[in-house]
Amino acid sequence: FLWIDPARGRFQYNTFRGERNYSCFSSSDFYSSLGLEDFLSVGDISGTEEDTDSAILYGTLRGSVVGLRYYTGIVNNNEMVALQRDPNNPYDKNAVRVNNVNGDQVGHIKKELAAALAGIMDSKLAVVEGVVPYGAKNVFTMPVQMSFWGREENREAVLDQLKRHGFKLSPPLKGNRFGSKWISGRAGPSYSAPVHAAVQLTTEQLKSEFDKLFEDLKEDDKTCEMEGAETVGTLLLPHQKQALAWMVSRENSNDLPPFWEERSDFYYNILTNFAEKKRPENIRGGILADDMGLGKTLTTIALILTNFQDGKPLPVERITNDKFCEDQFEQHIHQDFNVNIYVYYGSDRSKDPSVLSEQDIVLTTYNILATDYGIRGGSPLHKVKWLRIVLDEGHTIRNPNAQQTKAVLNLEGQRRWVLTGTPIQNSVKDLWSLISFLKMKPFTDREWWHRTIQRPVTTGTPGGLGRLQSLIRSITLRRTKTSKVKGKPVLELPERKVLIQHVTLTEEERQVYQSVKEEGKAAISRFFSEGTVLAHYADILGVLLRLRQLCCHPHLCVNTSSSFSAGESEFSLVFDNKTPEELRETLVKKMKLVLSSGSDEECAVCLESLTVPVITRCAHVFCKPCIFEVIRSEQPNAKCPLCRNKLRVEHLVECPPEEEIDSSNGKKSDQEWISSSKVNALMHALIELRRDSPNAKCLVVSQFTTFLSLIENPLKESGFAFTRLDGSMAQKKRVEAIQCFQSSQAGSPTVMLLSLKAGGVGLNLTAASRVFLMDPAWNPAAEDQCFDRCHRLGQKHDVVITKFIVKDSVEENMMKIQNKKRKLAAGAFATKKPSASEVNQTKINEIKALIDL
DNA sequence: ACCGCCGGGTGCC
DNA sequence: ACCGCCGGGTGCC
Repeated sequence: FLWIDPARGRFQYNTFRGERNYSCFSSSDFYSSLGLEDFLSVGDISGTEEDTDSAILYGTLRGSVVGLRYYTGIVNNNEMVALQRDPNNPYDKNAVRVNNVNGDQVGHIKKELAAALAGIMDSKLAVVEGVVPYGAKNVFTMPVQMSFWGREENREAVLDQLKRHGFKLSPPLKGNRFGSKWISGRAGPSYSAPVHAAVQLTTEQLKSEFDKLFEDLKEDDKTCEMEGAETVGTLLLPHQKQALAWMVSRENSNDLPPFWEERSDFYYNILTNFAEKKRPENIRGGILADDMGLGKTLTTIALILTNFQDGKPLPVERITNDKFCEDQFEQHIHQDFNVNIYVYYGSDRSKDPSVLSEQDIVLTTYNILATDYGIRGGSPLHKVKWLRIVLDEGHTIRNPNAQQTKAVLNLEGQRRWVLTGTPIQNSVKDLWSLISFLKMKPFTDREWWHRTIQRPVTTGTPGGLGRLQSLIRSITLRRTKTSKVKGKPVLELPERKVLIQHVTLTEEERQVYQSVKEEGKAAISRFFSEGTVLAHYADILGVLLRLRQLCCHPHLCVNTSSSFSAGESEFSLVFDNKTPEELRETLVKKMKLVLSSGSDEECAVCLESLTVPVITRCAHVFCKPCIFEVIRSEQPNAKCPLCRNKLRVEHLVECPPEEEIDSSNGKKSDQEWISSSKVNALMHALIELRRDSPNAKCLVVSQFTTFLSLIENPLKESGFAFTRLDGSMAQKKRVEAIQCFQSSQAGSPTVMLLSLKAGGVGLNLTAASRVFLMDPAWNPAAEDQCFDRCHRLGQKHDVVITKFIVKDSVEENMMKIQNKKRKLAAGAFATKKPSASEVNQTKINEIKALIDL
């Protein structure tokens, strides 16, 4: 089995000493430490993907497919076909191939028509789709009905190009004449004679429609229960037994995949009208989409142990663990099971596939998977045929252009599972990667997914949503925290309260804060007047970071502010009077600032954690493969996705192998300990809490690990027993810290210092019933996720969360933006992705709001 | 006839 | 392809 998890912390054995460890220190960490990650998550800005969602139908055209007798690909009447440019054809550089749904070539578009299409297709002015209305049995040529899709602003150009070759589009006909003419009566491609925007569902409608997918839990195949194998060693809850039964039945089932029918002597796909003799393989897996905290990981471990072969369990020795262990992989499997587990992670990972093949379970991360995918000689992970592949937090692969997604899609293994609490994050589009991973024919090819599911749903074509529903229903099990099993909620959680505790800075703190603020504000105003805001984005984030740090404790920004007031040098990259070596050093320095600010975030191209960070000359950090792809696809005039400055491969600077990035950030033992208003507020609350309920445990959460280190001082002074968990800790230490904190023994720690994004969503800290959030995150979801680490299955008490917010500061402004974001998120499903310029405008507005401009 | 017409050879891009 | 197109054979009625 291969188990892939995004949370490197979860099984991270190496430390970063002596090597680069991007999981601990990525530039996204930096953005996230600023709490502005969503600023940077600007969607598909790589520019490689046609914006298929805003495409409209220009019209249709009848043409012919020729040369049928030279090819083996066959089609049915009404079957969809793909038109593919064939620019290297020796006889005609305009050639356009016609392929059936399976990808087999059927023929070519007749040359006169191909001459007209070539330019349109190459310049991506329109997407051309085909359906063969009749004549499927023809020997030499057959007709093809083509639909032209593109953005409104390209319509004229397309019509013009066609006209110049003597073709004219027929208007997009509304059903009748068209339909009756070439769609025979059967359940056919009502989408290939598209009626654009018939009934456009509102966002709200779509969302509520979609939620209905999972309401019906009475389906038989999802309510049977099954006991886990003895070796599971933990009692499963009823809903977990249901999930186990469902997963086992999916792995062992021989049903046809959705949308396939058996007809006399062949198998028929009712969406594309494609048929073949070979039985399409069943999807031996699916999506387990239970809400966070319902025990997806535990259930999947139960599956691994219970359904090894022919429904028999994995032959391993019985384990001896009687404590109820929730969800965490290493807590669960590592200590308790006598199975071979290989953690494929760290620089000493074996590149020998046979080493991997010997294991029962191999654990790895998306980052490792993606990094290895590109290596010379191939990734060992991709050379093994796995029995089962599990994508934990599987929505990680939502972006089809990301290296991680590509690496995942190319893994081989029969049983394939996606675990995710949020299968649909923003839109139907997010689903494609998951569906494709499940190897569901014909959706592994994005064109068929788009034509048969995505477009019908987003344009509101009647029946489209129904299609999506039946697809999802057949491969997904989802229960929410409020779902019921046998009339009882699967999860009965105590209450959760969030309090805002305002903090006023002392006179002295205020002075420092104001001076840094004025200085930063002046610089940012200058960027506004120069129109270089986006070019100085990293610097602006730096200013905001300092302000946020000052709200916490004056010592936090000592290191980062060294060159801040030194004048131009930090804010503008003046190239003219710098040697290449000096320039390189400046960029490396910037990247290190970016890489060293603790916690974790994303590359703005792939929206995933950074694999191999590189910095551009305009000082933006991306994954190396991502930015290379941008440059390749936009050549020769590639522009930075964040600021639109020119990009050149030879200007990219990689992070040099590092001594130790973080060395200076720790405790300053030589520096005398002083407190701060926020620390005082925390200590006051902690001492009060200890007096009133001595056994209560609490989490003290910050995005700044240095801040956590500072807080250790007063905790010691006041005699608190505490422990600590942050992203830089070795795995062993982490497990120790967690177990120690979760223990109910007398004298066990009552306080845990926790970095906001430490651990994956699986992190279980239910011993705590109080949370003190020391600094706000810009993205409220990150906070919520953190709160859920104690407000989850196993929590016995009401949970009280206190957020410390400094009055009249950037923190208050962040709260306002948080609220806006919350409202947006509430109605965000399936809304159109904002354009790059909209995103930039939002960024600019938010910068203004944050620094009172 | 530097045409028309006939009928055989032939056939994607 | 039971087509179109090509190019050689042919030539009043």
